[in-house]
Amino acid sequence: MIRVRFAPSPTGYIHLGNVRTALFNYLYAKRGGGKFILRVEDTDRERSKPEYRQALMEDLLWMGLRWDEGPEVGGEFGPYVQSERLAIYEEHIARLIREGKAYECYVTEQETEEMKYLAKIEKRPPRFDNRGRSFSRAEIDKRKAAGIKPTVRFKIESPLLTLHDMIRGEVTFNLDDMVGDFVIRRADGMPTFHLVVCVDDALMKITHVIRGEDHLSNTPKHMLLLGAMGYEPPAYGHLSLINGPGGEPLSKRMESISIRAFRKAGFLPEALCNYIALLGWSPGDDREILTWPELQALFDLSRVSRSSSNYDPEKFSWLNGQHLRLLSEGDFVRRAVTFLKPLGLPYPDEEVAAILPVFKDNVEHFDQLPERLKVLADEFEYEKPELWIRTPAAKGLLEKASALLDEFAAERMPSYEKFLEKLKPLAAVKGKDLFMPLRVSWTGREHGPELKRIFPVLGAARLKKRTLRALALHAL
RNA sequence: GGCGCUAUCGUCUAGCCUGAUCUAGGACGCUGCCCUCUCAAGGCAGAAACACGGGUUUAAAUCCCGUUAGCGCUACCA
Repeated sequence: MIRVRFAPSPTGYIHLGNVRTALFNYLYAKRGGGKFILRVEDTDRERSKPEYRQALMEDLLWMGLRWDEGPEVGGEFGPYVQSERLAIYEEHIARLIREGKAYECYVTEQETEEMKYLAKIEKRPPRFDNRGRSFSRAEIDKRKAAGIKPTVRFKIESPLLTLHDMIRGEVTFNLDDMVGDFVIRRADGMPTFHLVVCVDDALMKITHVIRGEDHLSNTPKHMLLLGAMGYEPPAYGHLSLINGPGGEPLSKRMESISIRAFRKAGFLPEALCNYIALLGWSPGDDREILTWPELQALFDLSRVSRSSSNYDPEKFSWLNGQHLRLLSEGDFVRRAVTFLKPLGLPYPDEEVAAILPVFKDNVEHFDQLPERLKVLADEFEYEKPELWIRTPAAKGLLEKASALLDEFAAERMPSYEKFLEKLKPLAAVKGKDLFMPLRVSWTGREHGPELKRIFPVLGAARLKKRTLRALALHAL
């Protein structure tokens, strides 16, 4: 049974990069009939915030990534929030110390900082020299008396390691080139990421760890730690990182790439999933517009790319538009209304619902809707009235149109074609000179949706009013 | 600095493992044309890439080595 996990730290709103890791885990698990587990890594007391934890769950749910085990839903191997698992970690740390695989280290943070600084100016690798391992009893007592609280460090005994990465293949490390004994419990008593991630992956019976490439170099530490605790390491797969449009690394501080921002801008979650999946994965053929079921059926870790990619807002916007086209008219209206509701626009619901289908095939995201919905407003400024309305020809045309509209007043969905059929013989103008005065007097703008489509929705009575309003310009 | 990962159009990518089918395919964006009352949308066309240098081979985008560049790790962040 495949068990994967997504383990974010609640130190900010989750973004594209985080959620792609979550998506790939989810897809990998679901294809193999496995379980997707959510675990909250909040061992960083300073930066973790409960509101971020809440937000992260909301965002994940909005994306359609439901976890089988985790906060809220529970599960066999809980709790799933690390700050509630401190006793478990403490037990493991105590055992490692008892077995001589870790030790209390009385070297202060300031001392290690100095060591690093010295190494830097002497151009040596800034690696902890494990001095705390061999402190004498007297030295330790002296430091204790001085009020120094120890960290706990894990002893690196066998530094040569080979990792069989699911995405990158074989990667070998020599930890001696990289780090010294590393901290698994801070002086304040909190366990570190390296410790908790190993304990939890083992206890939660995680079989496959799919995470960002930023953890690739940490993996040998984790394999060692797992081994020391008597656990079998999971299979690892390291995903390349996503960068911003200019190639800059993504950061939790970048508002524009947070899932919340996309939600607010009116993007579709299935489009986001589709786009994000394409960043570092492809189905192997030319298909790009993939529905959620297609994604689930097609996803395959072996087709995941090893090189990093840049987020391209334009392509995402385009793809979202494609997903909008895929929606049925009813779904489009429902979802658009859900988006529009909180905005409190001053139009009656029925009118909004009636006009919305007009825009379905030519917007890319819901954010563009409020602007388009302005056709529902009866009061507006005219664009270039001197050109399209305040001319003798336009005056004649609009007067004819106004009179003609009365004939359609009784119809619920009047036909624009029939209207034109009757207007054309009466009009002295054609082409642009015919349509633009109508367009501008009815909507105020030179550009906008097809008149054919707005005509039946707005209705003859209302258009008559707008026509008269335009005609009134001549009286001024 | 050390260690690791990566390298195909501006961007996302297919092709690489299993060398010849690559005159390198698709998509976004860009340009032009068509459709059209306008703007979009849509359709068609075009410009645009194998980072560099060495090997191996009859043959290299594809295999090997090196260089360069980008990124990651090198924390009492995760």
